[in-house]
Amino acid sequence: MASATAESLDEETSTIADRVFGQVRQAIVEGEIPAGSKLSEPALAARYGISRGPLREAMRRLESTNLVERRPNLGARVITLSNDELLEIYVIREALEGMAARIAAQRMSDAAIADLKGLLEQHRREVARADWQTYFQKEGDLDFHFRIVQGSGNRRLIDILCNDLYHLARMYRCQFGMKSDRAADALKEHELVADAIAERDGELAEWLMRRHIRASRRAIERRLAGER
Amino acid sequence: MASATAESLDEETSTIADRVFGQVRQAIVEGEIPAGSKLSEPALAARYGISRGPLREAMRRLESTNLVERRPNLGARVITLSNDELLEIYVIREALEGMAARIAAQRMSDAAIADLKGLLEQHRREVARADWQTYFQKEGDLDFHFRIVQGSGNRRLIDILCNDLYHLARMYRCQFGMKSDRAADALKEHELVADAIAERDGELAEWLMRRHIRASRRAIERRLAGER
DNA sequence: ACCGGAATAAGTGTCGACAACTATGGCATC
DNA sequence: GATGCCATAGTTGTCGACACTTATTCCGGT
Repeated sequence: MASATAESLDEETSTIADRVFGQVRQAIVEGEIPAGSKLSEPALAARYGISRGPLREAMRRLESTNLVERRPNLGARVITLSNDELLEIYVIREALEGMAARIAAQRMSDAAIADLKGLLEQHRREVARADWQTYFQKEGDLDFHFRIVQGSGNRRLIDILCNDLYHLARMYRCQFGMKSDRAADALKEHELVADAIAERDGELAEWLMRRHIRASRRAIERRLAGER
Repeated sequence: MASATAESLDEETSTIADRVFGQVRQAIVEGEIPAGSKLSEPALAARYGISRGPLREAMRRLESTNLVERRPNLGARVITLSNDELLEIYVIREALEGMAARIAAQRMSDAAIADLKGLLEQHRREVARADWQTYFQKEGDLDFHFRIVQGSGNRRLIDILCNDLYHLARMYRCQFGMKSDRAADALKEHELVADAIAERDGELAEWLMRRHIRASRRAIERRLAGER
């Protein structure tokens, strides 16, 4: 539900390769197929009841989305997201979503902005109900970011974030259950961004969004440092 | 030569699909396969002397890099980069390369910075020799951007820019021969960015890089407006 | 002459089988 | 007992053939 991608793969797509691409991606993201595990073509083909041809096409797409690593004649493995790579993603998100917020402040419709504020209202109630675990774990966070990116109207920007980076972020959350204490802070930062967009202040919206993502990255850095 | 990608596909790669992926990509980028043309699987397979299996895998990769559009049961076509999509790419480059310049100012080695300055020195001589066509047409421009991005050390950032966006930029240049009169301006802007990086001023480097790419985008906007 | 529909052709999607390469295990040798 | 080599099994890479969908063409009807 929260994982609304640009394309709609959820239902029955016309080609098997596309459908199984989405299925394997979901299995990887949700941890059903553990990170770092080898992806045997015969095994996967049998699991999804298809031949190796379409499966290999799906693997090629997974390779392009950087969810699996493939080495010729050796096979494919699910990536193991190292700490550095995770932080790299946040750097890119800071740049890209900052720009998205700037443009969204110019281009988002009043109705979309109202919707966005409604979403934040709902999030505020959830946080107040003290079950703020849901805010992060149910990925309401990504929902917010998703709408801003959509609001930019830049198709390629939407594509990069929604089809690549967000899946990696979700994969990370499913692996290490997000027990962040940043829920309240993050919500407040979201509201600031939304306000800037509502006031059509692109410059401020970008600045706030970048600050927000940087803060998330720092929280992760702290957690990673504390774990060892 | 200027098209040094992250992976080295130029030589003989172990798998056919990877090799023909690079070949078709080059053919598309350089205009050998015209934009908007249909890509028939049997025809391409015959042209490269391979079977349709590996070819389809290559097409899947081309689809992921957004160089071809594919619709189920209908086949694949080379994308036709509309004016809007071209401008969208510059927006993303502004965000991403700005961030790259910021990080490069922190992480680039002194030797790499010296190399960068040497490259600009060479470009200055070319521009002075009045054959400044070469500066843009021979893609010295992309060379500069390429080094900055490399200097960021962010692998995913490098991947997005070098394997997706730069090929699209090159494709655009091959289609509409770049007759820009911005060569001198662009070179000066490049030098300012390099100076900021040499002084390890990340904030300034990002600001200058964004301003530079925005100026390039505006030049294209003007050209597009003047053409109709 | 124009329109609609069926037959045909072309192209995409899928499959099973063969070839090439890599990894694992056993055997002989030092 | 350890090491290097060979055989074997398993996996990946590639191919050709078949099924199904889409486009084209030709024919008959109005």
